[in-house]
Amino acid sequence: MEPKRTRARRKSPVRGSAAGNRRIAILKSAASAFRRRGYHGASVDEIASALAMTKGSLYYYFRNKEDILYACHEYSLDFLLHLMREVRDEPIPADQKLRKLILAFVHLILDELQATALTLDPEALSSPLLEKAIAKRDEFDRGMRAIIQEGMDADIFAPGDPKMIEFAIMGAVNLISKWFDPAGPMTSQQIGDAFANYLVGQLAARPGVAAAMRR
Amino acid sequence: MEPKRTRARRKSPVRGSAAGNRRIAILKSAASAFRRRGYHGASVDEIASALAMTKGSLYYYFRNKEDILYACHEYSLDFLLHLMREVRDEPIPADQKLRKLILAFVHLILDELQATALTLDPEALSSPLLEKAIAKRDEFDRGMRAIIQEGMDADIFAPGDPKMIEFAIMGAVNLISKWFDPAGPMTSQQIGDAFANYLVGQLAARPGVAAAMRR
DNA sequence: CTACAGCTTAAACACTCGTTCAAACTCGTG
DNA sequence: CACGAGTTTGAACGAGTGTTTAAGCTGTAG
Repeated sequence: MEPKRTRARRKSPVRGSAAGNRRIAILKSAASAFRRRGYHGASVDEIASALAMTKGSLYYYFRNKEDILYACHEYSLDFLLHLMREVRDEPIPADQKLRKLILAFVHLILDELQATALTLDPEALSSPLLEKAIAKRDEFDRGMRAIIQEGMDADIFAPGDPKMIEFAIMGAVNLISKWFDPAGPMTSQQIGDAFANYLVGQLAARPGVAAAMRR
Repeated sequence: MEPKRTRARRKSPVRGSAAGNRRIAILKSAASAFRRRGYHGASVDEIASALAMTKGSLYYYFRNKEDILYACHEYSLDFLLHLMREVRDEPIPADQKLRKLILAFVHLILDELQATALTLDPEALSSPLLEKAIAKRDEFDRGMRAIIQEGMDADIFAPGDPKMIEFAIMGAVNLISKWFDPAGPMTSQQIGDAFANYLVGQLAARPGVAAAMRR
């Protein structure tokens, strides 16, 4: 009795792009709610209502609330990792690599999923998912530090502790989502530029190098 | 009947320093829990248990959970505002003012209350308290921007948007609490120095000024 | 039209957690 | 010792919310 649990439990409905879009729409609504109220503060009902659905429907697309949170992280981390792998080996100086990554990060936060690896309470994830998310974030962290180190070795960045500098950059960018107001005077492009200018442009404090010829 | 509600509802027990300490101890425990799990994710029971109390006791010191959160914000914001007022008019160059404030901020986050204005979900506060917290944070923000502007006017900082730079600095420092590990290799002092060096030292990008003669 | 897969719904359940409160405890003072 | 203010407790409650489920809807293929 009982027909063997339908084998694969029902594959997540990513078949037609329609269903995929629905999943993405849920992710965006969830990310927005998580950002505003925090993971525990945002209710599943809230996420669904913003899409004119009932909360029950969400369970057709995701196993549970935690699964939604993980999907948010995976979405943005995969985006960043993809870019990181691309940029890392390009034949351009380290400051330009850093700049590209920061711009993309700001864009991701403001225009795409309003999600970040740090802001969206990853600590709410439990064991198997948490490790996966941390592993991805670690890979990104390592890439960032390698680029910073590369810039220091090439003498286009002032010496310092790459780990601390990376934390500072990630912190600055991650928290943009906390104060950004889409109705405000600045576009995401302008914010990205301003942050990149400050965070990497000024890293080149060595006299006569790079910093001068921007824009 | 009913004796007029004891006049002032029972003043918060700050009388003896013992009671005051208890309040502070609760704040520290709460700040730690809020930082780890978020405001909604941390339970009142959790905050009490860390102090070997029962959750009922907390209601002798605070009206409710939100009141505890507000006290956390007030504590750290008052600390920062006090320092800001002191530093603002000192006869030292802007970069040293900025440096002082950043160092104190890092110290506050790592050694004192593990609380910050941005990280500890201020949005969980409701109307009357939220406005008070925002007003204090705004005053601090304005002070920071004034100092940055001052440095630009004096030509010891490269030109830029003070608002964006201030957001970047606050974001970088605020998020320290998310990754800091007391058992890690760096002391809070070293972290503060590294952040100050990067965040303000690098602001001075004009050739031949300031940047050279640090340390 | 009929059948059926895909999708949505409403209601119900189980559980956690913030808050209240009357009773109990502690300890310095008279 | 007895009193009482200050402090703590444990139990109880009620509201909110994540999750399940069986039934219902919709549109497309036969």
